[in-house]
Amino acid sequence: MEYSPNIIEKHWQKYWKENQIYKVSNDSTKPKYYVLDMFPYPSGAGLHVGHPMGYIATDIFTRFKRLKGFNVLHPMGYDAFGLPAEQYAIQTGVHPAESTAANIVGFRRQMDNIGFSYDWSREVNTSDPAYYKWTQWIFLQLFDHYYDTKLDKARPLSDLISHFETQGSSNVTASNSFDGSFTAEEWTSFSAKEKDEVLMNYRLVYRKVGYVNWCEALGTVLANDEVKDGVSERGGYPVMKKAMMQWSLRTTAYAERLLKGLDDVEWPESLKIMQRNWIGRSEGARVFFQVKDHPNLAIEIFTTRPDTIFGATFMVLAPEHDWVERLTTEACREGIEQYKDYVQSRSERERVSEVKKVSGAFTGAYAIHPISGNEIPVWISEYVLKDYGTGAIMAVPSDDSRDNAFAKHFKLPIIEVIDRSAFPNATMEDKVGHLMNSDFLNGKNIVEAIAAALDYIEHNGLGTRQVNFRLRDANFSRQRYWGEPFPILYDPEGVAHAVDVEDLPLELPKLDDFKPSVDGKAPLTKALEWLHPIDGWVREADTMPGFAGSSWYFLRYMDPENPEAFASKQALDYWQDVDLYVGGAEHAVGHLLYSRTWHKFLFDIGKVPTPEPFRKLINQGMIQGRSNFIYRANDKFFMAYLEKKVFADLMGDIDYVKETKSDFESATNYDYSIKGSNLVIEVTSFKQSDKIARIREIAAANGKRLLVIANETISRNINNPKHIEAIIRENLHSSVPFVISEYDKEPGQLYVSHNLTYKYDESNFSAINIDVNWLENDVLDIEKALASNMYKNADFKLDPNGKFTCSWEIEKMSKSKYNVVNPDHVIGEYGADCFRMYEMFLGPVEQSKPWDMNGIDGVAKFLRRFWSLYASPDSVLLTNDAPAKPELKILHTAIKKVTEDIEKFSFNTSVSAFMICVNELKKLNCSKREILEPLTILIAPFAPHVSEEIWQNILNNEGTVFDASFPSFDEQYLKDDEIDYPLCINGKKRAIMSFPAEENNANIENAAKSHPDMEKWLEGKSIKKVIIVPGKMINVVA
RNA sequence: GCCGAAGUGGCGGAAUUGGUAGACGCGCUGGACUCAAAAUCCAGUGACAGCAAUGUCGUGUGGGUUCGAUUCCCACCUUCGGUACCA
Repeated sequence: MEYSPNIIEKHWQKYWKENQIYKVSNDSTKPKYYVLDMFPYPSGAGLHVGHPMGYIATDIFTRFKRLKGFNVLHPMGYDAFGLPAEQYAIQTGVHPAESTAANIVGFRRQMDNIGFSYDWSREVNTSDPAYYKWTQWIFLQLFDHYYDTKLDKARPLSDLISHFETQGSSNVTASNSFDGSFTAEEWTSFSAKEKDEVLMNYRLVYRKVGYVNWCEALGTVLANDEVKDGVSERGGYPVMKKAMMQWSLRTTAYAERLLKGLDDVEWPESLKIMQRNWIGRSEGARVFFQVKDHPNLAIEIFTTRPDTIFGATFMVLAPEHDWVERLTTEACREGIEQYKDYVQSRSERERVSEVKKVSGAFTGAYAIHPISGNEIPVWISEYVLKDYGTGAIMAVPSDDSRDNAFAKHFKLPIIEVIDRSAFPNATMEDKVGHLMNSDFLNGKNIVEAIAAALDYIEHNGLGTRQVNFRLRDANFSRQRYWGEPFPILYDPEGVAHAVDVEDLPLELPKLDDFKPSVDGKAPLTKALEWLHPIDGWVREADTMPGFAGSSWYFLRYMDPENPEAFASKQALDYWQDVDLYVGGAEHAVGHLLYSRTWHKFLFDIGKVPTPEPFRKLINQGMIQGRSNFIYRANDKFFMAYLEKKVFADLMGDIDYVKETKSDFESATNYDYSIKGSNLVIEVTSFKQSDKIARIREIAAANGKRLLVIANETISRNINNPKHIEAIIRENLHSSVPFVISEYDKEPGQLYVSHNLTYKYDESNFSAINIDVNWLENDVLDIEKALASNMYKNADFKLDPNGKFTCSWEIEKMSKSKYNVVNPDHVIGEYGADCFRMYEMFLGPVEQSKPWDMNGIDGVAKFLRRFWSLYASPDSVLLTNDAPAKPELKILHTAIKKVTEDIEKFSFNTSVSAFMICVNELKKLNCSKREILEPLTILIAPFAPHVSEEIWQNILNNEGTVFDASFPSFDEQYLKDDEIDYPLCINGKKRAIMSFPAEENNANIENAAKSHPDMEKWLEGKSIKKVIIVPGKMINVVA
């Protein structure tokens, strides 16, 4: 029996499908286990070999858990709303739903090819109205709730309204953005519009002014991704910040719980740190600074260093701060306006990261220092952001590096307030030293001073203690078509009303033109009938962001078809939460924070049973591309070649002069003249006819005969420099005034291999990405290249061994770099089992690594060897003989290693363990059923197809191998009688000594000391002590 | 800039809690089988010196702790991810 992966893999994929082997029930007596992959955006490019790495790992884990007796949920679906489909629609007119559906078909086909154990009956698609109905439903719940900071949970907005009706705004404990107060009577007398405006400051989704990247020239709002260096990526047009009314998600309400919840989940510490830093909890004080000549204005700042308040010599507001307008004096207005124009052109990233660039403008206003009473100037600068803290800071140039740079640049005073003389290496931001120049704080250390300053500030009514978060409320509006429509209607007053839950889903209207409308308004404003369902009323025309649908999809998998709820209580109670979540670290603070927020909200309103969605999480690395390069010869190369290969190697008998040319002359003078002859030579492309004509005139004027050697001639004769020699010799002493060498009418470029670039100056070549699918072991298959459009006329200069070798580099896997490898191709050649195992064999799942086909033959060879234990080409080899002790040891070593490796997600080492196991069994020619049957189950999670084939057709078992149970190892087979100890002298290994496993330390020490070579190793020193680590090593210290 | 991760032979990587650095695989070299090729099998393969035994060096760089450091500590360099509208 031959091992034919392509036949058996298709066969068993069909069998699994027909017998619904991977269908998962919500009703089982087995313990549950939920394994989840971060779901993909179905891009038009399809899956490349990087995508399935995590999926293969979870598939292995899923099958392993199943073999261990769990009811395992392992679903897959599509994050199907997104910008690429919309851009494609704008370019081609193809509706995003259409292109997305087509892309999903492609993804699905590619995934099926790999043999995953997904329960496809649970597939979800965020752009399906039956799905986004529930995204909209959750949005409406958020809209109808506020966050009670005392109970620390979300509560219905109606509770808050009752409170307003009885007590007004006093005693409200809620996350809010409300600025002001009102009584119960005032509340009752408010108009609907006024009430709506107040409530917006409390809802968990609410409207506020946000800033977008506005590109006037393109007439559209751009994603940060589409902006490069302050201009649009497409077209390079200027991009400005533009204020727009936007929906926001009040993530800050959950900041504290998002932080605390991290203690309860099993995530990589680095990821928790990233989330903690992103949330950025800091304790400090809000302090009010009165403004001179503005009795009703007090600038609110937040500081984590109230101890340095005496060092505050100026204030800085964000240029967008509401009060900049009012504070600016006439004399300063022009400067402020100019500066604001400049800031509008700057991205937030640039503003924060370009720390060396100092800029700002003076408003003309002065604030009163709340303690010293000094007047300090109020400036604006881009390094203060509107959404961070209060959008205003007290600047302490002695203890903050950006304030310091600002003060130095604008020659503002600096008062040292921390004496760091006891800590000579301390930097400005280190919290060490004692206070000085600070009135009542003098002499205190920083911790004492912070406490004292806080007390003072509170007692004197200058401000209050406050906990602040770096985390900001998430912008929830997109001026796009391809996203969930908001189920919101505005009445003629502009009051936002929720669409009735019975009317969900609110479907996207059909559109033909997906471009944004005037002023960057969302494309949906063009769907007039949809937009105005009732006279005078208007729908929200923005759509939700990508993270809306992806913030709760893992819940839908539990009960994907339910029309009554996003998932039934029964399903939620059974599956609870995700036990293992695998995905890229690029989602560390985006998706993972948003889904935790949504989940906590759903927990608060009693819809999910757990406060955290993802119990354990593993970050997978990215698969990088491995690009190959060929080198295109440029004009300089042909001259270099002529000098080296023809003049130097073959024509030592003649003298030539290389005409020196300035750049200006290069087009008007020939390259070489030959001494003792009136011949001059020009090397150039025959296509440069103007240039040749000019040089011909010059040569004639100088009384010279001109020989033009076409680049194309050299290119075609690159391995035959004698041909070029012959051309020159033929013309040396003739009388023909002008000769041009023969050339092909349809010449191509000359490309040289990497090896050749060593022999010439690198400026003779440009490196070009070449399709990696045309190479094997970095050797280019010339036939494949010549068969392509791009290289059909190309000349390739081969190495002396007849090969064309390319250089390589690790880059991002992308179409433009021609380094994308499609899993289908790999599977076509090697089979899915081999592909799966090779992806795992490449390295640890958590690490990023380059895709490189060079090692896959080893895995293919392994699978053939594995198969050859069971069957030869003409017969089954299996025997029922009793296994010998060494065979059992080999098997149980593998079981132990593989089990431990799977549990810690170390699949590359388990593949190695399989290789070792098979190599050793092969050496013993072991074909015993008692060894090979457990081995089949052991390898089944990794190579499901070949295992199923062996299980059913060679081992002749009934039913799928995935209903078997995973073998367990027996320690008794693993024990060694003898242990080899390395003998080290001062930590350096010198010899190996063998001892019985149970040997005592004294005997080992004596044996070591009396080693015949000991004297030589000691080099005259005496033994100080001997360290023996039982079972590990012996170290003699001299 | 800030936050996080990674750096070990020609290449991907291994090394359990601080204990034999380079498992396993690719590639390369030599050999067997074959008319030949493919496939398969055997041996070798970190660098340097040496016929060899063996010795010296060696885990991004520089320091430190330790009997012993790829592993722990300090400083730095390079690459990758994120940086709030790519997903």
